[in-house]
Amino acid sequence: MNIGDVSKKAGLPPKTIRYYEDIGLITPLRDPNGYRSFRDSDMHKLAFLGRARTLGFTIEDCRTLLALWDDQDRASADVRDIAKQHLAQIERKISDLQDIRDTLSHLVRECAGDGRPDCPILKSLETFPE
Amino acid sequence: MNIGDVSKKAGLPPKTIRYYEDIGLITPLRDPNGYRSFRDSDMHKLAFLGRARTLGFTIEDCRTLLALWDDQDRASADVRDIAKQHLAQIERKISDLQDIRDTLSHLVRECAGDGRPDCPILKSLETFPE
DNA sequence: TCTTGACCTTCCAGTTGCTGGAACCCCTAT
DNA sequence: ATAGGGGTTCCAGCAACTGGAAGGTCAAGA
Repeated sequence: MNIGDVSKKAGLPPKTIRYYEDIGLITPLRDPNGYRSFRDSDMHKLAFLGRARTLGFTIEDCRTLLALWDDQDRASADVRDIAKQHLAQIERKISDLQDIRDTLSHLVRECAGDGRPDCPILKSLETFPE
Repeated sequence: MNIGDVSKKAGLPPKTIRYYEDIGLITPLRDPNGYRSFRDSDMHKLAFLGRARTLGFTIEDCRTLLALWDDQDRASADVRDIAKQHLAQIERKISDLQDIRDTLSHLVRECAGDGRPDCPILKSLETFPE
């Protein structure tokens, strides 16, 4: 399979796939003409990567997960640890964003949003909290 | 005021403040020795920037907001629009993260997390959803 | 057979918002 | 005189790609 087909199947842009090769996440074969030739196992890895990335794992997480995936003797606890750490990060991010949303929606509600120059949003941005 | 004092007051690292000057968000004066000399208005802008950035506005948003801030004739609707757009983005991000969290916490719950190699997390990462 | 167009290749640069480090100047106190 | 704690510039790098240029390859149609 050429990169175009793989790209469609995996839902990743060709550029991204080449980048993943650059940083050593996959190592597709090469045809005599220089084109990359993807095996099923490469396709598998790319699907794995695509999914892990949409779940927000970093590339380094992915590298570790791929290694564990390849390792028949891995302990599921290793994978679970990575996933749990990642989960904790996500929880933190969500609550940060919720705080921001609350502040901001409060400001938007307070703002008349008309032609008058008086704007509570800008006013509140002038000062740091606490 | 020198950069160190401003840094403390605004809660921004000196590097960040220099960077903000580089990209034209502020234009402090210079002392004869070459040191930056910050006026109250610079300090104000930096506080504004710090607050807007903690609220997750992009630098380009900040640039626009600063311009509106400087403009006595601005319409509060302009500011409100930016804030509302930003709010919508945040809402989207939150719900994306919540989806991810749900998927991931489901996976973590399913995973035995012991020494056995069988791991539902890796298994589920193999395939794309839908 | 030639050409067109869609592929593919590499490499270099840019994105966002800083951050680290090197090499150097300045000012005050001892 | 020197030690320290400021300050300055510039260059490089982070994550995870993305865009573009310049060129090689291949299958199909006139």
